[in-house]
Amino acid sequence: MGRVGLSAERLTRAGAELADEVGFEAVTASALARRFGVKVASLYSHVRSSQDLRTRIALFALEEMADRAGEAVAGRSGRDALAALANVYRDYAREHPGRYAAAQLRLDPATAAASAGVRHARLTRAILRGYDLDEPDQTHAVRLLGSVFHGYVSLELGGGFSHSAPDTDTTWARTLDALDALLRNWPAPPPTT
Amino acid sequence: MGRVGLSAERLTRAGAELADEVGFEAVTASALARRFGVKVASLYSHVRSSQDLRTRIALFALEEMADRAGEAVAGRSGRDALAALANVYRDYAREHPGRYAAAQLRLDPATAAASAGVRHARLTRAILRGYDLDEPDQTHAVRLLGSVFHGYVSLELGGGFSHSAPDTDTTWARTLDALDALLRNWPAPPPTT
DNA sequence: TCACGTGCCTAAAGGTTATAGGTGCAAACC
DNA sequence: GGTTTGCACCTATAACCTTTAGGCACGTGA
Repeated sequence: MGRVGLSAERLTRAGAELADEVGFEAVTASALARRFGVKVASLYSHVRSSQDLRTRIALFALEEMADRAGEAVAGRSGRDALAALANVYRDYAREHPGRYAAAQLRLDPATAAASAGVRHARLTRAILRGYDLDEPDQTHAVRLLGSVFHGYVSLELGGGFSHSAPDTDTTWARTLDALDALLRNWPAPPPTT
Repeated sequence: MGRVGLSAERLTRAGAELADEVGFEAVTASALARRFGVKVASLYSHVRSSQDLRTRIALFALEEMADRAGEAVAGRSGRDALAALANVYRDYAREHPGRYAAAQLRLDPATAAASAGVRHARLTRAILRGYDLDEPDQTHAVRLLGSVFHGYVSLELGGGFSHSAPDTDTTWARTLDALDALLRNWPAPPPTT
């Protein structure tokens, strides 16, 4: 029984592929061991637990998305940059649904702070340089953009928009238009009368 | 060994409570049986499978949310109605995180079509009566609102906005302002030059 | 009072996570 | 070249979850 050459990295990558094929929640140590033709216990030399494995896949997906996002945003600004960033998320989710799901895994604060999640936040903030927003509106806008990107992508992926009239590509385009318009014309703080 | 009085409804309700306490993914037939002081196999007289149980909880949560949403929207219009509906989702998610997570369960198309999900869609569309939108922009707007509500709530619930400067209540208020402004001033279809 | 249905039980099989401890290959050291 | 040492993967085991099959007994209706 020669060695297969397991390692945390290989397990993580294979786990990501498996997630895309069978769904993130079906990524188990057992399934992964089967895929490598290896006994389950062998995985535990490279990965501390099933949870540890899932966390590694999540971090991997976050990195991969952040890499794409960084490339997409480079050299663009305004609506162009907005659309580029947004499309990275949407395209990634459609190409790699399992990895996208993994990226939504709840991480403990310390892990999250050390993850590529912060790059995502920075990139979203960078988009806003093309618009005229000061703090704290900038933070509000970052949160709004994050919400729309994540919300739209997960609803579309979950089939929430399917089987209805205007196709989702059109809605997506109009959503980006709407966000662009909103950012160019960000409403002043409420009257508070 | 008296009878405890199990039924699909009681199991569903108890499952919903359990979800709020330990998280939706930790709702298992075993845990539920323990909670009723009953053997696991007994549940299978009332529920077809673990998946069936989870689906029932999801449908229950969708109904409960739709009930609240219907009440909240009744008699309101414009920004008022928008905020009322949005707050139903946010408050429900904070009060009942497990049920909210359950409501995100992916349902097969037939089940989804028969679920309270369609009430949610109708209510969101009703909100738009206060704004001046024709089809297909109305559908685009419905999808955008759904995305923002779901995206914001799940990011906030997942801790995505935590530990940063402006508190999330403020961002939430400003987000609703922004959506209101956007709907009142919905951008025309793109130039397409 | 008896028969019956059904609500919950025991038993059992199969899958997943996790730990403990063993075996053999290969490189390092003398 | 032989010994040592580390590591990759293994077997064994235990606990937990899901699901099915079949049994007992309690309450209800005849």
